[in-house]
Amino acid sequence: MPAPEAQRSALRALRPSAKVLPEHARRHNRSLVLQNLYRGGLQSRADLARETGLTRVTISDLVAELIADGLVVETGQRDEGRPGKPAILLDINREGYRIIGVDLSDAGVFRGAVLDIDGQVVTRSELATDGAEGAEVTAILVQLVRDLVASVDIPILGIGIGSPGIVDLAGTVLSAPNLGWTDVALQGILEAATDLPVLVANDANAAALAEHSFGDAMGDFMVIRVGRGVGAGLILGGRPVYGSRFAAGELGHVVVGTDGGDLCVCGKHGCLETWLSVPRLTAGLAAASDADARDALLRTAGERLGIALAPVVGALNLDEVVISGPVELLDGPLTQAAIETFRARTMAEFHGDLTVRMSHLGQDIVMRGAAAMVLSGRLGVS
Amino acid sequence: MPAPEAQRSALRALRPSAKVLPEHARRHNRSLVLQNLYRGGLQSRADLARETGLTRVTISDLVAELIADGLVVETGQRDEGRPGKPAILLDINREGYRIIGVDLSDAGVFRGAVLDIDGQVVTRSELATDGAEGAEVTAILVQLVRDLVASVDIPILGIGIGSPGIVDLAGTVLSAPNLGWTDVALQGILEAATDLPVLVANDANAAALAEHSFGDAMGDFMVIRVGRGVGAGLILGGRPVYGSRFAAGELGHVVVGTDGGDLCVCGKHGCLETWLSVPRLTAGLAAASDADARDALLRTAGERLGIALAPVVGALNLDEVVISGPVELLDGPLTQAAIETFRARTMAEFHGDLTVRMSHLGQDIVMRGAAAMVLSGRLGVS
DNA sequence: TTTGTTCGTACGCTTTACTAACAAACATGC
DNA sequence: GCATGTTTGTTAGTAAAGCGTACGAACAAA
Repeated sequence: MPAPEAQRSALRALRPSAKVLPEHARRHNRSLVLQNLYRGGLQSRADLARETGLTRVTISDLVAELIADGLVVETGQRDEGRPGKPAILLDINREGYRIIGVDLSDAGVFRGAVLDIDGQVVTRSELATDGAEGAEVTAILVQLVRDLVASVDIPILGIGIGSPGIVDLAGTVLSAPNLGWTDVALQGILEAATDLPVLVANDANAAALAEHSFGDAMGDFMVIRVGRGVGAGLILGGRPVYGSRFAAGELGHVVVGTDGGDLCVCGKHGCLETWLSVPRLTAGLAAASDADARDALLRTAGERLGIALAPVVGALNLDEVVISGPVELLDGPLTQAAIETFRARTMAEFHGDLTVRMSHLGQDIVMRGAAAMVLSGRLGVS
Repeated sequence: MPAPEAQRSALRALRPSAKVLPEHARRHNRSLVLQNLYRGGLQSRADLARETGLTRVTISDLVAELIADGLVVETGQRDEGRPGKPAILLDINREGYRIIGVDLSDAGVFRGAVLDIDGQVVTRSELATDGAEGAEVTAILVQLVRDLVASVDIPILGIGIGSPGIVDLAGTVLSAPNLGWTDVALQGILEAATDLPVLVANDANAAALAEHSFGDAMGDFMVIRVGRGVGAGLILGGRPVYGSRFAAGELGHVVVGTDGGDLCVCGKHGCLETWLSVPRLTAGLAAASDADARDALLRTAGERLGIALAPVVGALNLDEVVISGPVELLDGPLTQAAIETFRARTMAEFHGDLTVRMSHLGQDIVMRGAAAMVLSGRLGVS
């Protein structure tokens, strides 16, 4: 484990804004064109020029470059009854590339998929981990990724991994207790194994990116993931928040409320996880005597989530809170109680239009977030 | 008041990253040079080239431009016993410009100052508001700013205003109940009155910028301002956080704990302000029977602050929490209790090196933050 | 057929930062 | 004292990026 001092200096090195060369501007504008095509679908060069503010000449130049790289294709003429020369429609080469996305956050299984440029799952693949840890489980991941890569016969844009635990910006898992990982340089390992670009992030951060890219969330929001533990991914102003030690969103072991609570594995009482984790909820529901008791249990969990969220939403003035996890547990009384509690504890004036809801992305949220990481990292598309 | 829909679209317009031209890169590099000179003090062109990674040629060109603009001056040769041609030392023209900073957050008085480029107060000026509201109090501010501008006989870089309430990015105070302001376009009003660049921000945000620029805080941190109310300014990754409705940091009316609490002016029970605002604390201390009771009161307030902060610090993985306000109330038992409470309620593993402390900037924090806004907005220096 | 419109491209220009080369000014070693 | 090496800052020329202008191509409408 690197000394804290080393981590700090690594962070410092990140801060001082570096020089900007014309070629960086070029890369930015290139991504801008891709972003517009990605979002807007079929557009002509002239459309792109109007949209981006760049001239038609510059757009033509950029598009030529993108076509040469195989990222953009011409898809025929627009057949409208408009005067003037008909436009040549462009689109991202959506069937020309694939993305590999992997979700390591499930208990006992690594779930991977081949996705298309739009983030839709093409094929899936799983590999059981059987409680393996450390190097052993790393080998299982390498195997899963190798199999996925081998199953695709068109170019792969990159590989995205959503891992539990703390992940730094260089793609090293600093700590993931459930997998027995400490300072595992996943990015380097997988790039060496596949010779493809690899991006690694925390699973909750990946989920937040998925909501941003493929879901309905936008602006400033937060995704709460409820599973074995509780974690959050934050996006502010369209950018992910990582935190000073890459541990942003680690909410599971924050104590909630001022009235005690169950003992947590971490030694404290009343951590958010003691109320809200899937194992605790399912155990509680199984022990409950009747429907009313089950309802009360879920409502209590939702209230605790609301209590924990209130200061965060207040401090950040969030637009939206999205909850991700088992629908049968979270949707219904739990989410409803969270909304009510939350509204009762914050200033409605500042967030009258705050929405709290379940994610629509279901089980694939982390894999699709991993794909979004690749799109963002490789194409500048988000 | 603009419709919520208008606000939303204003935000959206901000999001889509715009085109980047070479001239923008130039401006960035120009700021980079200024930033280095501002921080590092006396440096030669060759030093700047080594530091920024730009060539000596480019640096010479940029420096020539900055000297022509009067922002940089040559301050003589370096007299070291080194071989080679002696270096010509450069520095920001620290005595060539002044900044006006104004703090509107005090009760009953607007406090302004002329500051130098280093954020040191040169002269001060105050104007009582005598409980005035709306247009009347706006006129008082214009008067104060005009007087300050008239009192300076060297060029003024700009005017910074730290205002209570909600302030948008265009310098309009959307809402400031204490001053009776709703949608007051301060930036426009003051620019028209003085013909100088004006920057307006929330007082807590300004305080956070002051800590970033002139204090010891860096990286990801939060400044809690305790005064008539309670507010926070957040800086993540070196950038201020504004929130989706520019209301980030409005923590005063978040309910803390799960055990009731006093009735707040907002109608809820147990808001952070009911425990922590200066009026409440002084009233409580006056009513306390002995030293132990006073100590307990302050400790309770600190505990509540810790309870409210725990989820925020956990979610954002902050480096540092800085408290700003009356030292005699906040320093001591209150801060100590906040630290202890906070540590007891969060995961030490992720923030073993979190520091919670009083600000060293004292009463001038908002005015100096306002100056920092000008430095950042006009020179790109932060 | 003529006119007007829209699209995409060719050409030349400006801005920006780079590389290469050089003169100035100093310390050091003989 | 004088050649040598070092460091600094500048000059000259080059490559990249985007702009403005102008132009041909392709279409609709009169």
